[in-house]
Amino acid sequence: MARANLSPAVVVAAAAEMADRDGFEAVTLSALARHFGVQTASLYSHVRDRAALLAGVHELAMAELSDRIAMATAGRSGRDALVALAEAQRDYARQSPGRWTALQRGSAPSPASARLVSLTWAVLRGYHLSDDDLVHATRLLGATVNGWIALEGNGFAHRDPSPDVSWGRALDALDTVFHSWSST
Amino acid sequence: MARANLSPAVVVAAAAEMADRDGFEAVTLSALARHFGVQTASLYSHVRDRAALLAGVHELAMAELSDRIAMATAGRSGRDALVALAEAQRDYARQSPGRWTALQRGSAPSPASARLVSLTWAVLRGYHLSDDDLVHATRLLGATVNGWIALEGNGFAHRDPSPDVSWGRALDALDTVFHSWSST
DNA sequence: GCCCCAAACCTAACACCTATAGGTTTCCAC
DNA sequence: GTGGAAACCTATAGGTGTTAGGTTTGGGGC
Repeated sequence: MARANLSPAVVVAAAAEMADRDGFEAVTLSALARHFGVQTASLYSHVRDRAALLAGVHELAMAELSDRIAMATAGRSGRDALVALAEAQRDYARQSPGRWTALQRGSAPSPASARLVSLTWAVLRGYHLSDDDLVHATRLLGATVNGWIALEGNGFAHRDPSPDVSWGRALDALDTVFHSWSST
Repeated sequence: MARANLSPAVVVAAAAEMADRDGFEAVTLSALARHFGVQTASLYSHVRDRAALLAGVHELAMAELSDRIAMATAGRSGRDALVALAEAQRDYARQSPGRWTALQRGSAPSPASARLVSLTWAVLRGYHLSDDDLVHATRLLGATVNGWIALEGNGFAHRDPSPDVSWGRALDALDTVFHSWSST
């Protein structure tokens, strides 16, 4: 029984790849075991249980996403930063649908999720919001972007105008709202 | 073997109740069979497979929700109608979390989902939007409300200001945006 | 190289799930 | 009472997650 040289990180990474390739629901301990050529029970040396595996995928995805957002928003402010933040999330969801679903299904606090909140606050900094309005804005922005991505994933009815245009209008709307909330 | 007097509607209704009581993931054909005191295989006389069962729950929930929204928005216009539409959905999600999850997980077109779109359009009628903007607004409203409910379900960080206040501010923002898009 | 030990693997078993095929029972119409 | 369809059951197959205990591997110390 040669060793497959597994580790928690290797198992979680493979689960994330599998989620994107085969869909979130296809990620099972059994499927991963087949992928690595070991018995299902062997994976318990590396992950406590299925929930811990999925939490690992969530954490990996959150780290990747916050990196993506940091890159996209660096050097931008105001509306440009807002658009970059939103686009980064939409792009990530499209390119990594399985990882995105893992993010939606889990909610563990992590350094990366705190980082995401900080990045959001940084983007909103350009609007000079009061402390309270900053929280309102963070919630509204998160809700709108996440809700959009979820609805879009289900496929907006295929009608004009194109969802890309609607998306642009939605972001413009958010920009306008945050400006109107500005305390300066 | 006395008959349990099952029918597709009875099975789907029990699944919906079970989803709200025990959680969406707890709804299995096995669990339903135990609930009715029959063997699991017997349920296949009434539902084609698990997916069809969950589609039934989705359809039932969509019908209930659109009824709720119709009642809540009747006789209201403008901002009041908008708030009523949004509140009806948020209330429904809170009172019937399992049903709500069934709605998020499925996307089958049905008479009730078409009705929901019509109700949304009726609510937005008060804003006198162009045809294109009506679609943009429908998408933005759906995304914001659904995204909010999803994030709230995961539990906004427990901090001031309260999520209820943020919710009110979010609806105000939507109202303002739709007014600004008005073609009259 | 040998020995020891911990970790990584396997086997066996169990409980649970979905779904099919074929058999049995119930109920209703005639 | 009879016939037939539908509702039920049994048996089975294939799949999932998990635990307990056994076996093998690899690395460190001597």
